[in-house]
Amino acid sequence: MTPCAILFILGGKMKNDKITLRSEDFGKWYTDIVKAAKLADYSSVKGCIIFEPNGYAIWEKMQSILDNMFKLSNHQNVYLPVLIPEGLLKKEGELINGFAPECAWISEGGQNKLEERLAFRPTSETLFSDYYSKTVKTYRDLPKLYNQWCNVIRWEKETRPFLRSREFLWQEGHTVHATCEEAEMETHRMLDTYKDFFENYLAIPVITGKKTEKEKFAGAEYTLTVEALMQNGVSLQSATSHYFGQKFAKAYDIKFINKNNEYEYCYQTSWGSTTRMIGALIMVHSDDRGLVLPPKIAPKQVCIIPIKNDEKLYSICEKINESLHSKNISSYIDYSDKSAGFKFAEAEVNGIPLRIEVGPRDLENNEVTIVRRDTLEKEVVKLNDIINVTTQSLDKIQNNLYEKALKNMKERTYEVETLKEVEDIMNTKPGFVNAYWCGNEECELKMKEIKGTKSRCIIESKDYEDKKCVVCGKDAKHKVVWGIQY
RNA sequence: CGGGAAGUGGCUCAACUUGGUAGAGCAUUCGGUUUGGGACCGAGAGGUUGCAGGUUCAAAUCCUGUCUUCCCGACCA
Repeated sequence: MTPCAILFILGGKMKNDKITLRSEDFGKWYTDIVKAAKLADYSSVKGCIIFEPNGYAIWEKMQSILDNMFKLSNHQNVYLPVLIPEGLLKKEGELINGFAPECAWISEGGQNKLEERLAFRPTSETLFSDYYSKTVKTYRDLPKLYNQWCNVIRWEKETRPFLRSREFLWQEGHTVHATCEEAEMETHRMLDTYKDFFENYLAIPVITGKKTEKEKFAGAEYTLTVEALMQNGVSLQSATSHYFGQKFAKAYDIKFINKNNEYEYCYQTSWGSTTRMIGALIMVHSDDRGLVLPPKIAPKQVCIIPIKNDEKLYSICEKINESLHSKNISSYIDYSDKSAGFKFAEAEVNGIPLRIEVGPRDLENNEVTIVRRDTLEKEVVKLNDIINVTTQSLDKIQNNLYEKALKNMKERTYEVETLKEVEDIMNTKPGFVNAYWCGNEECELKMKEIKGTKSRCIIESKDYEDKKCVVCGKDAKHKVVWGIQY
């Protein structure tokens, strides 16, 4: 790198909202990005954040894409209440055991103490099950494929914007089926939907697999998970899909008459993804200058910047803006009377994938300058070519971000045979560690003793036949991915 | 919930050790000159120091409690 380039980069750093370098303090860098890109702000209640316009717009974009995917697979949206009576919540023992420590309770209404406490939903399996028990009568009523977009509350001890807040926004799908085969298919189908969304829209490569008994959702037969790797090598559980079998059906008495005219408990699933995905987006793609967004998820894909406040430049900008809109590219013009440099920097901090600089110098030759956010590469483009170059560049950015993230994940994925190797990796350059496991919880706990290490998922693999557990050396039963828990 | 750090105009910080009634830069507002990598000049507005209590003639400063944030663990999306 030339001295000039170094000066250029230092010069581009935020003057006021200084962003900590990733290499210095990854956690601080993360919250700096959240603030600098105006995604969220803290509120007066611990762990409850204010979703600012830039952050909420990303969530809206995620919602619209996912919602469309769900509807294409015949799901319907519903909305159930935010409050759950204590008795209803406690009907299924495992679920309440799992969620009791983080439930928020309402014990008063107006001036009066309530006879029965109400929980603010931490998740809605119980409400859906109660509803299904009333509405499902015959196999002809099945399946029911419902989803709801809502908020939930979990009284977390340690909180972090988007990654772990006490209130968060999510989508929870709850389906009920006549056969276990169909329900299991649904569980896998939704996992694949999430994987598709992460890889093709968020540009985040993921691994998928089954959670261990210890890590599965309270009350599930099994939990499938989408796990992503952040730039610093920690892993983030990013979406989950659960198979319940008949557990909730039995606890909440959801019976239907099957084709043989017999009563049968039905089979259920649930699956969810949350505003945590915004956190994943930040930690996977962003850099020391601020947010970096994949074009397919960026609420605004192109920022058009007039270099001077000048009517002539404005009218060119407007023409460009209109032609981009006509091609379904979301763009906007920065009309503020800030200096050009300020506008460039702001577009960068906010993660706008592409910016088009429109200044008098370029216009003499009927040109504009187009700059990519991911690589900061500048390209001088003829006015006639703007649409083509923009379309192509957006594609390139989307692909480049995915490839970069995939490279990081590959570089940080290890095959190991001993516990010592795991420890060395986690302490030096953490990532996904593939290791064989006998299936005993003691060995899982032993592995967990290594600084922050936790099993991510069991990956489908049949090659463990002659392999040994990395912890105890006994015959392996599973291949498991381990990682550092965020 | 354990261990550590910090809360002072919107932001970053100073004043705290040695109590004497809050100051700077940036942002903001107005006027003007500017605009190709976070512009400049001039004028103005904005805080009683997270909150509560205590000590004192007097508290940003000392003491106690509490809340919030950040980092490291445990727990969890």
